[in-house]
Order: sequence, then structure tokens, then C-alpha cells
Amino acid sequence: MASAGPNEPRQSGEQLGQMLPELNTARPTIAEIARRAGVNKSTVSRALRDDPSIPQATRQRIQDLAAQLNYVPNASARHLNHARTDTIALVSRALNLDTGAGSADPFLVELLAGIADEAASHHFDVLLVRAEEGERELGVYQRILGGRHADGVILTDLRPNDHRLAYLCRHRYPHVLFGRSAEDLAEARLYPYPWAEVDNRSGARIGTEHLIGLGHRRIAFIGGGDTYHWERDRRAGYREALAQANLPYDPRLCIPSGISQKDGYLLTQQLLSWEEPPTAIFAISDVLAVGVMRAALDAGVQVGPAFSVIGFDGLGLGSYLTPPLTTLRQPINEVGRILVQLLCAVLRGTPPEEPHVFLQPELIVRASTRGY
Amino acid sequence: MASAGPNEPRQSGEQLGQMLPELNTARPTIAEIARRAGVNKSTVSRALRDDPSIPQATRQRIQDLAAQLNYVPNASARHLNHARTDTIALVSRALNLDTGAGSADPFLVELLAGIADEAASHHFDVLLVRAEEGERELGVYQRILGGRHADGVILTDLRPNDHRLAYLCRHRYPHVLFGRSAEDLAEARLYPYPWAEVDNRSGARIGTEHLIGLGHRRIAFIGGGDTYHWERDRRAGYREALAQANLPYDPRLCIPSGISQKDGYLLTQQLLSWEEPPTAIFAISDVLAVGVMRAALDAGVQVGPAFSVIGFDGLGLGSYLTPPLTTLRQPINEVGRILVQLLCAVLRGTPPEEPHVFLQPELIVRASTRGY
DNA sequence: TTTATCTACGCAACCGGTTGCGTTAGCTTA
DNA sequence: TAAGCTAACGCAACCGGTTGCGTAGATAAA
Repeated sequence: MASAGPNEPRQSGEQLGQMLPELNTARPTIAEIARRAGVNKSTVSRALRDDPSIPQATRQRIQDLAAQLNYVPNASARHLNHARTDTIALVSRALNLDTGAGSADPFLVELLAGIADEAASHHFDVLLVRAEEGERELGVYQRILGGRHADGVILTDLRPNDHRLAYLCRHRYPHVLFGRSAEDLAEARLYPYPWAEVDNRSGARIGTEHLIGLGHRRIAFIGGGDTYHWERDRRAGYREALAQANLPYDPRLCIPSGISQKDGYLLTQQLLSWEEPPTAIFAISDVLAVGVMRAALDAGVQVGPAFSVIGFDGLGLGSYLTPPLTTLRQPINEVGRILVQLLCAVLRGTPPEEPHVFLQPELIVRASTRGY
Repeated sequence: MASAGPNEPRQSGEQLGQMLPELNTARPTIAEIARRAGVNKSTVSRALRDDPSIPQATRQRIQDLAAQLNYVPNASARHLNHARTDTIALVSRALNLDTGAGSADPFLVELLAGIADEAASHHFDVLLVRAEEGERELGVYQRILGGRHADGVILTDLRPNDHRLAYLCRHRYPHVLFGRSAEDLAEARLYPYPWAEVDNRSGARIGTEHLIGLGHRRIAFIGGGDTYHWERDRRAGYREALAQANLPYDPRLCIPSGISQKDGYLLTQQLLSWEEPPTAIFAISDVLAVGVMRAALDAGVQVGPAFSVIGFDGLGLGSYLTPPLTTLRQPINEVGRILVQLLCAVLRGTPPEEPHVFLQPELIVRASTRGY
């Protein structure tokens, strides 16, 4: 190891302080370029925007000068003029450290990737905002949209009767939803904003049908609370499939839980201690399913024919579990793209052709579900 | 199911178009409040900022009026005045869909959570920006910082001799690094900006020492290219530990790879087909380790004494693998917080006390590493 | 040569806040 | 009663671009 290893700071803060360069506050402005070019501000502004009323030669001269000075137009000044910021915001709970709910939620990254990609191609910036809860929840939207930090916002983690919607409508703040929520309102033509989501109900139904098709009759559903739409919808899909197959719904088999691996683990331990445990488990998410499978293993129960497990999400990890996990894959990237497209349409004032998008999750059958 | 299920759109785009509310362009301004209150703009501005030169009664009256009108100050206008945007940007490759490299990288979420949390407490917005590559790479920074979309930026995915640093220094664009990179420059007092990172070298050394301590002598290191610092540093730590234990370095055991589970899987398959396979594998990341363990299982090799596996990252998932994965846990949240603190210090012009932060990863020993 | 037309650019207001400084009303003091 | 002082607030410039309109000068047409 060199004498100055990574653990030994090379210089004290004081020395750095003397070195820390002044902030580069004096960036060239249009006025500066105008002065140097011997023309008026307005001429520079027009030349930089390739306005044909400025002759080609002058345009070129000014553009060269701007490039040479490393000129970049000031976003705030532009925004102020246009009453637009060309920025969209994503508000997410998964960023909250305290709840811990979404800690390392692989979802958010995929969603963000889709959003960032699509936003970039529409020349929009993306602002990332933590959701607040309780009293301060709406204040976030007021600050971001009322204060013009962003032109529009993408809402996530929707709840039934989500009071954010009424608020946003009342103020006519442009937004789109990740997750449907305002169905009744929309039915009554009261809620005009678009939404997109993966069809959780249908996915859970298909997954449950898959288990039923394999011969399972005692199927437990683990996970989720009663707060968010995605939780409720997946549970509803589960019940729907049972009903269609004329299987009785046993409330003891439909078990609320948190969303961590640990929750899946502990609940499965309990389940397996029953006199007549279920032969299959639908875990509300892949993360939960990981805990379920581990608990089975620890209890000496082999996951497969006698004890099948299905998840929901389609994390890349699933195919590397033991056994590989059957799941419903969500096209999250795609959702992100679509949300941005919808929001851009709202901001342009041109309604999207199809304002309500349901993407279908894809059933991926692997070895964790087998015929009973 | 209700007659109008989620799969049937309830209304055509055209109808929605008629309903889509006008964008709320006319939000109250200071001038509007001034008009209604019968005072000057400046008085309103001062009253809203609780300027003591405005008597309490007037202040209250104006503040009430503002609240009643739902007034929120326009961010762009404020930024224009202050030559600050109170926004920091994070530039990340993990958002790029095309590279696919960071698809669902759980890291980014944890980092973002830390960043968002700390930024909020400093009253900063967070802008999320995709990294570009090649020719357009620097243009991103020029646009964001030169155009004042953000006051400063957090760089990730640092490379040796990263030309972004010279660029940012030249333009005196405020920034901090996630990952140390400019050690040589700093040594020469040429690079004044702060950085923070998890000590990858030390982590890999400790992990390798752990394997050596268990009696392993043929230890393979799987993963990583030669591009990023974190890859190189982890590899360096591995070699360091070998050298200190007087074990020979066998280049055939140090295998470059991609960063997906699949890469770990395929390479381990190969390794296991050797005449004398290694008895332990250091996977450069937990994600890769998942593939390694799966390959071992598929080959009938039991992970444990005869074939130990260690990862790096400390994903929550690790303890639910079979067997639970030994790993080096990174305090990513903490890194996010610290990066923001450092950047804020730079923006304030007050140098941080300790501008170069190395957080130590924590060795978490589980069943995947056992004595040989 | 005079008038009409067009080209190329300048002037100034504006977006929505902020801030230095000036002004007025009201009160105190000599 | 006049001079002096302060409290309370207005005026106007400013941040950095954008844009409607006006105009000087060049050119073309009569």
C-alpha cells in the first residue's frame, strides 16, 4: 500500500478551503455577447434561435462567439418568460428512509429509467421528490406545481379515495397517475387526467388460475395491507379467480403483511405449522416470495408440487432462486415511458388518444409452481 | 366484476379532450396580491419574508391574503434573482435503458433515498439526469450547470483519469464525487472538490482475508471490467490480501465479467469444469454472487466448506439465499447523505471539515463461507 | 429624383420576484 | 411653530432572456 493510503486524508479541510475555487458565478449572458458583438441583446437572442430575420452571416458570427464563450442560456430566465419549466416531477414514497418500506425497491429504478429516458427525448428534466405523509402531503404538490418547480407531476402509490386527486383537480395542477384510482370519478366524467398502470387484478387472477389449473385448492395469498390500490387489486384478482373456479374464499388464507422478505418468512413459518397448511402460496411480490421460499426450505418443505409458490413483479433475480420462481412480470420501463407521454400530452393541452392504459403483466412459469 | 372493467376504456380520447381542464396558467403573483392589498409589490415581498420593517399588522394582513389566494412564489423568478436554483443534480448511468447495465440496480434507490432525504433537509430539490456516453458526455454537465438547471452535481461511476473532472474544474462547476478518482490530482493540490465513497479496496481485502482465514487457498475473483474505479479497487483489494498472505496471484483465477446474475452463472459453470476448480469465489457484487451460487447448485456442488462464496453490497436479499450469502455491506444511504452535505458545503463556499470520506463496508459472515 | 418596399436591427416592455434608496406622514423636541 | 427624526412604504432598477413594434438605411420601382 502506498504511504498515503485511502484511509489517510491527504490534506486538511483548511488547506482545501484555501483551494476551493470561487463559485463560477459570472457565466456569460446574452448581454455580454451582445456587447462583444456590437449588437443588441435582441439580435443575439434571435441569432441564437436561428431566427431567419437575422442574416446568415451575422447569425453565424454570433453563434461562433457564443460557442467560444461557452454560453449556455439561463434556464430560470427562459422559464420565467415561457411560464413553463420543461420539468416533470416524480413523487415517491420509496425515497423515504423512515418508512423503510421501499428500501432498495428495485421498482423505482426501473420506473425511473423509463421516465428519464422518455423525458429526455421530450426535452424535459426530471425532478425527484419525496412524498410526505399526513398533514404535509398536499403541501409537496403545492410547492412543486404552484411554485413552478415542475410543470406536471407523476403520482405513485395511489390509494382508494386518494384526496390528492381532488386537490390536484381543484387547482388544475397537471398530473398523471401510476395506478388507476379515480375510476368512479372518471365514470362520472369528473376526473379528466390520464393514468397508466399494470393490471394488477388481472395479473393476480391469471397467477391464481395457474395455481388452480395445477390442481391446487388450498391457496394462500400473502401480503399487502389495505392502503394502496396495487395491494387491493392483486388481492381482488386472487379472489376473482377463486370465485370463477367455484372455490370457497377462506379469509384465514388471505393474510395481510408488510412487504419485506422477513414478513414473507415469518408468515410462512406460521402457515406451515397449521394442521392442514395450504398447498400453494401467492406472494404479493417477488421480494415477499423470497422469504416464503426460504421459510419453506428451513421447515424442510420442498417447494414444488406439494408446496407451490408464485410471486409478482418479475425481478431479474427470480430465475436464480431455488427453485426458480414463477411470477408475473411487469413492464415497468414501459409504464414509465407511457406516463411521461401522457403527461406531456396534458401539458401540451392535446389529450392523449388513449388516456387510460392498462399493461398486462406476463405470467412466467418456472419450477416453483408444479402440479399438486 | 363491474360492467366496466379495467380493461375497457370508459371514454374515448375525444370526450376527454373536451374535459381536459385548461392548464392553470394564471396563478397569483406578488403583483396581484399587492393590487388587492392596496400596497406596492415590494411591500408584499417584504411582508411575505417577515421583514421587520413592515409592521406586524400589515404583515399579517398580507400573509393572510396570500394564503387565501393560495400564493406560492415562482421558483424561476426567485432563482433568477439569486443566481441560485437550490437544486442539485445526480447524474447516473444506471438510468440508461440501452446499456442495461444497471437495470433494476438496487443501489441507485438506496443512494437516492439518502440524497433525497438530506437534500430535503437542506431545502434543495433533486434533479435526476441520465449520463450520456462518448461525445455527448460532457454536454450534459454543460447544460445542467452552465444552464443553471442545478447549482451543483453529484458524479457517479468514476473512471481512472475521468475527463469529466478536468472539465468540471476548468469551468469551476461545483460538484462532488461518489467514488474517489482524482487522488493523483489531489495529491498535487490540483483537485479541490470533495468526494465520498465506500472503501472498496479495503472491503475486498477484508473479504478475501476472511476466505483465507477459513483455509481457502485457491480463491477466484469474478467480475467487473476495467472501466470503473469500484471494479478496479475491489480487484486490487483481492490481490492485496493474497499478497499479504503470501499467496500467489493466478491471473486465471481473476476473471473479468459483466455485472448480471447470468454472467456469474456462466463463468462459474466454466470454473467448476476445471480440473482443479477454486475452493472459494469472491463475486464482485451480490447480484453476481446469486448467479454463482445457482451455478454451483445446478452443478451439484454444495456451497459451504468445499466451495465458499462471498459477495459485495449487502443487499437485503442475501440473507434469504440458500445458503445465506456472506457479503460486505455498504452504507449507501449514508454515502448519499454525506455527498449532499459535501456538495452543500461547496455551494456555500465553506469547505467541509473532512472533504474526503471513506466509509468502511462491513463484513457480514453467513453460511456461504465456511472453513475448507 | 421621389416614393414605396423591404431588410436588419434597435428599443423597451415584460416574465415575477428582490432590494437599495428615496419619500412622506406623523411624532418629538427645541 | 419650525426643524429633526423615524416608521412605513413606494419607486425603479435588476436578474437574463424574449418579443412586438418601430425605424434607419438600402434597394427597387415609378
